[in-house]
Amino acid sequence: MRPLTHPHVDDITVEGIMHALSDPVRVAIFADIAGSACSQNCSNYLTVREKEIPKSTLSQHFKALREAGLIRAERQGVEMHNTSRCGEIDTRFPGLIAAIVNAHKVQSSGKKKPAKRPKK
Amino acid sequence: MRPLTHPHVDDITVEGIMHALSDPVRVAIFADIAGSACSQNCSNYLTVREKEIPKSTLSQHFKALREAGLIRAERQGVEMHNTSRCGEIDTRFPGLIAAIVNAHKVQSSGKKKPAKRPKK
DNA sequence: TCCATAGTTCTGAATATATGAACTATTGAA
DNA sequence: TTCAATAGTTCATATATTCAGAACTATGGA
Repeated sequence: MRPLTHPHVDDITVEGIMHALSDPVRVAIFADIAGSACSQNCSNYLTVREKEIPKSTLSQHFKALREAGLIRAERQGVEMHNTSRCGEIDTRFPGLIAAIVNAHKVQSSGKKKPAKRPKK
Repeated sequence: MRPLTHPHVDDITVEGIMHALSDPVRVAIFADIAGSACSQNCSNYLTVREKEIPKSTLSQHFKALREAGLIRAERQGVEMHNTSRCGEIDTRFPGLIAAIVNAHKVQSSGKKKPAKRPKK
């Protein structure tokens, strides 16, 4: 098992970030890790595992987020500890992550379809 | 040739936008169409065609941008007229497009490696 | 009507993604 | 130590997406 790779902040690309966040599952994972206001929260697989995603697939998703430079993973005992790299990314691409996470929130909060137009 | 499809603004998704803009060519096309400050500029294939991308591939890229809701295409005589849908998208996801286009600018302007730090 | 231009659609090859099965690393007991 | 449990990675391969050449379509002249 080779050690986890994390790109240097200067090697993080917009395309890489976009690609990593173009998958609903990864956006959900990342939004969860990044938390509100993009603070450095930690997370584990629990929230997403409930959605019946195979662990090999999840592992790949985490790898994608890691290699895009969006999260940092460190082994803590038997499990993984993931933190967002929002701070670093923000120095290079100011406001980008915040805008994406916010847009994701807007979208998921608007999901419940408005029961037949609430008639003014 | 079926008529071009454009999603309703309410059907535009963050994932769709992310995916469409996860490709360097499409980001370039879109940045070109959206122009500075995300104004409603038009564009044609010229700028990108120079980069020797086959027209079938370009057509697919434009289709991807269209179906993600990022641009609107209208036939004008023999050629296509593309405009950005920034305004519409901004009502749903405020600041998102601006942040992405800006990040793209930051990245492309930072490509020329800074000649050994300009010393203060 | 015929041609040129600008783009779309079709099709097969190349590439990427998803997932079950097998493997690795760490911890904690026996 | 050795063994088992937990958490995750890697491998192999089935499936899906993307790329690009060839053929096709729509429009506007000559």
